[in-house]
Amino acid sequence: MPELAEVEYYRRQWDPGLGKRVARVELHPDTRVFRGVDTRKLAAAVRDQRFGGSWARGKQMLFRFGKEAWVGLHLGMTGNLRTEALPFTPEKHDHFVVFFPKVALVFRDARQFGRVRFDEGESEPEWWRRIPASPHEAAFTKKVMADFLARHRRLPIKATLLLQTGFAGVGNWMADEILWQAGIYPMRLTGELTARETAQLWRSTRNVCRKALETIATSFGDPPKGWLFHERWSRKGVCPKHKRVLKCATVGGRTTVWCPRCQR
DNA sequence: GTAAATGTTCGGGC
DNA sequence: AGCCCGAACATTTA
Repeated sequence: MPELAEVEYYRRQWDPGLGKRVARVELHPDTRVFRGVDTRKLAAAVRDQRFGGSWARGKQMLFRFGKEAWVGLHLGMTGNLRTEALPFTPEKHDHFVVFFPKVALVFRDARQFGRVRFDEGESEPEWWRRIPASPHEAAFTKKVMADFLARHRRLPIKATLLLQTGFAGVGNWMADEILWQAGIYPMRLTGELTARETAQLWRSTRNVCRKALETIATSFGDPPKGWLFHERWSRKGVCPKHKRVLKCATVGGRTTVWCPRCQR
């Protein structure tokens, strides 16, 4: 489920624990979400610490406990975060639960494509610092985007939009939305976009990211009326502009929906 | 029973 | 070395 705006929404779902002291941690150590992590160390480092802050960058989240415990979360395909009142008993897919005196913060992920990271140190972990600016931020300039496109000239543009090293936070539905709003055919090779299309792509990318954050990040509301979003889930969807039946195919390994009239 | 699902990561080929 | 593709990961839902 989670792309840029949904990730920001879920990050906020743990806010009720901010400033409070952790009582204990419950986790499922043998699940895939903890790959590469020493879960005993993680649980011990977080226990008794104060939940000091949280951040989101692209599809990654970072949570700080005490002075030097950092927990990173990625929601994968099916992850989500929520707060539960006590008493609370974790269910089958609640792989990571942080208990406070009155609430529990829960990370659930049925498919386990998500991931929990753990780092210790005074400053933010290295992997976090390497995440590039998301399209809604000022640092995502047209030049930054164009330079990134130039490094992936043989990829279909749809696949390029999915690369987190250049479009941090953009996922499958956002990529389709961006290309539809920009009027660009998803199979077009990245290196074949004209200067005009590149400029339009940049505008649409920023627009989709910003509007998605406005509508989804605080209330999990629907994206604006008239967006492809509302049509792309059902086979039988039509273009919001003139009702042509949408096309559907696999591009860059993912289901891709587009309007054959608007996007060539 | 089968296919598909809002995401990464790895290995192999070029 | 860098780029690109396809398979793999684990589970639920249509």
